Amino acid sequence: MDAFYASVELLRYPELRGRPVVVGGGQRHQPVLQPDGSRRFATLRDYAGRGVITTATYEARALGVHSGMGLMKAAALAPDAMLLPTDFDEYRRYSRRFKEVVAERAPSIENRGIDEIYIDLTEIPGVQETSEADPYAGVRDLASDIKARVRSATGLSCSIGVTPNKLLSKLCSDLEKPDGLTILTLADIPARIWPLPARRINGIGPKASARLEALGIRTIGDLAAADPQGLVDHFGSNYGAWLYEAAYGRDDRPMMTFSEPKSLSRETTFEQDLHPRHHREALGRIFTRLCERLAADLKAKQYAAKTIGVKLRYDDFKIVTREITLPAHTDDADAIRRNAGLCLKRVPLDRRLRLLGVRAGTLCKADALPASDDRAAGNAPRDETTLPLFDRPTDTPAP
DNA sequence: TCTGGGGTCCTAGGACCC
DNA sequence: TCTGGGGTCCTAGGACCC
Repeated sequence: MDAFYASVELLRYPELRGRPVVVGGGQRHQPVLQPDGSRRFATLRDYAGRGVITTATYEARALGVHSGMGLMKAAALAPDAMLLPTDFDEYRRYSRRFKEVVAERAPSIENRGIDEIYIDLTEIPGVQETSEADPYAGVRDLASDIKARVRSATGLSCSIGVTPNKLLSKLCSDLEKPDGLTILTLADIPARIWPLPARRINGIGPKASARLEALGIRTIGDLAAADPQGLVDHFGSNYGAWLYEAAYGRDDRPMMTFSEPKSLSRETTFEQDLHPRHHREALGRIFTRLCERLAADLKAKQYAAKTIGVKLRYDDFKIVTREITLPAHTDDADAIRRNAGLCLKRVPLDRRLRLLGVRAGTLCKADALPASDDRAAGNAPRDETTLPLFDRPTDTPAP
């Protein structure tokens, strides 16, 4: 989907269409209805805090702001850009809607988050049809139809890349954004893919692209021309070999139409850095709240976790994590808080904290658990919750 | 003007087991 | 006298993605 969050907001506030708009940064900046019926919006100039841009309209991007950028920094570049708070519930509704209409034409769908999917078009009737003028007439019509359905169901535009595999489709869906439709075969790779920066490949991030650059490898073509053994020497056998294959557009990953979550987490960045001793009470409240929300998430999704972990970001941005594996799965807020507390005790608490997070890992579906599993990890009745960790009532036989 | 929140996957060392 | 080979689980950190 094109500039998804911002585009959804423009459906609500059409008067902002054509203007630079960014979405991000907490709930403090709700538009206010004026006596004359118009709405008053916050601008980036008004913003103070630690938020980042989650999505910027193309008009805002033209001013140099982009997702991930701190709002304070963005305000320096585009002080008059409109600022809207994020509304994930609304974006999830639109996400569901666009995926539903795609599924009407092409049921094999792999989710890639709220605003992206892979679609397998291989088996769709008519997809192989050709015409004199266009050898890809069949698939072009199909992709156009999918775009039209998405637009009519949601009012939103999307961009599609039609290629032999997921790697190339992800790359190509970006080539003609917004509202793009790009069809590409392996034969097109030298002309259309090799001139692109290596960084455009999904899986080559800031670190890898900087290291490639240091080796004189800037474009995907440079990567394709590189010595594969040299790549393996520099990046390891796995990643090095993958880099080389990716440069030729080779990718045999299958569609994953279903997947179980591996972990759930909750984290928060404080408005001001908090010191573990000086702000002990505030941190304790935040910590408990995170554990409660995580437990609620687990219950809502009907999962239980066997590992509980914490994440801290210090004022210098260094991150530490600690985790503990439980004797049995749990979705209980008290048990999560207790075990996360044990993790915290293993972390240096000598400087201010910027972020605190709690994570539940090694998940399993709650209904797949043996009934006894509930108990041991701490989902105990109230009168047992004061027992020391991992302790059990004396009448319970040890395993 | 310091940089969100929610995820996945990979690596690597150590414990422990057969 | 100097020490196997393979497997799994646990933990911490880091790169990357949406």
